[in-house]
Amino acid sequence: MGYRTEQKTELLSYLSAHADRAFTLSELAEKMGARGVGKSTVYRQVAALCEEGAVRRYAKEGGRGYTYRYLTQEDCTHHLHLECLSCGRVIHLGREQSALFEKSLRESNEFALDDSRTLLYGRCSTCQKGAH
Amino acid sequence: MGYRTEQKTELLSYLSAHADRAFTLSELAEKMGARGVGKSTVYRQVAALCEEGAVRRYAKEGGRGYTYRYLTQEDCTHHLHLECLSCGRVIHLGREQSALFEKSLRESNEFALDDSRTLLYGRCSTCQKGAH
DNA sequence: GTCAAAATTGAGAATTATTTTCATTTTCTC
DNA sequence: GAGAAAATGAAAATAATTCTCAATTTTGAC
Repeated sequence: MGYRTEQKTELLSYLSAHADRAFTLSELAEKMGARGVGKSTVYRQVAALCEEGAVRRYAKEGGRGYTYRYLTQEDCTHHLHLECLSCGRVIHLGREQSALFEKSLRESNEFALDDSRTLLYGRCSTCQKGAH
Repeated sequence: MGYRTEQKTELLSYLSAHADRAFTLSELAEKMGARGVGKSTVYRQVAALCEEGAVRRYAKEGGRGYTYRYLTQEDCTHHLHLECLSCGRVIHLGREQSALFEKSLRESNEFALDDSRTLLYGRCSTCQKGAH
């Protein structure tokens, strides 16, 4: 359970280079196909990375059709993420601020927020200025 | 563009009676099938209701597979929603509190939160006590 | 009521993302 | 190297959703 293969290396390298955006598996599979990594492998490896916590699965918003988004995690625990609906960029919210949100929800509704499952949607500063 | 039909009436009545939970279209289509409303009609009508704002589409979290969740809207503007990952119940967050969150994100990250697109995931008080 | 136009319906076909299958290839250990 | 375990990928299988189009229903005018 853990052989080093060209395909995994290629995949990890790609993910690490694109950690600032969420992606769908079909997008990624297509990109990786051009680099000699098969579709099944992409789906399987990303699923495994999710288990390990190296990649996180989020529900997709906006757009049509179905599919999840995945986001490479580089020390992404204990804080929330914002995703811009226009450009797709992911912004990491500060830990203190995330904790405040969590605390607020706990006190008001006895609700235990799961920051690893939650993604906040909106528009980033750049896209608010643009004509989107 | 707006003929009254039995199927629409049946659908609206069902949605109104189940406004406290998010649903997937395939679930709903199955339920409505038993009540004499075809699959195509369910998909089409819910899409229309989304346009009108009577139903809101959310990204699904948890579980496997793909598909969105939909939530019947009964005065659901200007506030955020919490969905329990265990029981699926949707909790409406107060307006003031929602506004505080939005303000906080705007000030810290110049991020314009879209509360109609965002769903916060976690565990409700009941499910925290249970053995989930 | 009757009619025609416009909208709606639903059965089934088509799409599309994802998952599974399984024969083949690769990696690791000794 | 040899053999066992793991990984790969092409193609088939699934499953949710969307599309197609002939048949039906609704509405408004008469």
